[in-house]
Amino acid sequence: MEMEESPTRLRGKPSWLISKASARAHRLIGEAMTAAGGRAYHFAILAALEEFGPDSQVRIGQRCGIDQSDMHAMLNELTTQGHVARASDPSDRRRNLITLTPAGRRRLEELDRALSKVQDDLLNALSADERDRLTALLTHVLALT
Amino acid sequence: MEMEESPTRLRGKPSWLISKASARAHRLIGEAMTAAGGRAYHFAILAALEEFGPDSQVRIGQRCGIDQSDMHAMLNELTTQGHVARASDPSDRRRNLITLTPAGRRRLEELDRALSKVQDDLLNALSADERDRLTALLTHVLALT
DNA sequence: CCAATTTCCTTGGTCGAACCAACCTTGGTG
DNA sequence: CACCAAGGTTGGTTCGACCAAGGAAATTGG
Repeated sequence: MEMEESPTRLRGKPSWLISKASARAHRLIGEAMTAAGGRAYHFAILAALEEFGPDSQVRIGQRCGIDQSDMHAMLNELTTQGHVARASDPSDRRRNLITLTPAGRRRLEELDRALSKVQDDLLNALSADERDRLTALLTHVLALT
Repeated sequence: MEMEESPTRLRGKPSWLISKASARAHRLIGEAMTAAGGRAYHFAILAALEEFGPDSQVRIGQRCGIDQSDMHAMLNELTTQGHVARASDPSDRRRNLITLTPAGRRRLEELDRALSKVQDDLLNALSADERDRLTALLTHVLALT
């Protein structure tokens, strides 16, 4: 991982910087999540349920940017862990209504703490102000309102 | 890719924003590179050769953050394309001295143009100033000098 | 009220990037 | 000379991101 001086042309491409930063984040998250016995996707799903309430699999997936088939696998894990309940919606029997369990709510806080630590680690070279600016710029790039 | 309103907890995690931005960049680069019949790795390797001159496979890999075994495959592609020459270094016969060919130099410019366009596409929501600030912040995060 | 279409979930894949381990040849060192 | 380190090659694994087909249930339109 030692990065000898990298080519100027490369360092000048934001896409390369983003990709490298993402790789670093991915590795840190991987370590934190295996330590916690979870996944980043779990956090995303639990967060969506907490904020928006019970919902169908597709809508949760749209909110978090997770594919339907991946949602399926993630919800299998979360239900066997008891963090989420999957019941077919009586008002539309195509849907599975996913609800957050009390254990899931606690799990969310647990994963949130772990991931917040990862942010500190990832961005330890930046001041609080710079972190805010980076967050704002990336939010703008992704056009999230 | 339609992103319905995403959970606040998620949007607040820079690692998530970086990962999503990286996914977008990755897709755009994929399109641009298949159109050009190349890869992002090719660009990185050619850029390293142009800036630092002929070198061994490992050192190029260290500069670009590419694994040895991946370097092997990439150099196979680049040599059959005639963009790079691989010759065993007479002064150390363990090494392969990789050199940039004239065609490789032209190829570098070609890929640079394609990737510069990708940056424009990826960051079209940002002003030139904001792009510079984002680049500076990410460079700082990655501790590149 | 029936037919066609759409939605949601499930299943079973593919693909590429990142990474790892073992091995061989060659170079350097005690 | 014996031993270890470095460069390269080969052959893998893993994981996230994605795609396609199909079944069940709802909706729409004639």
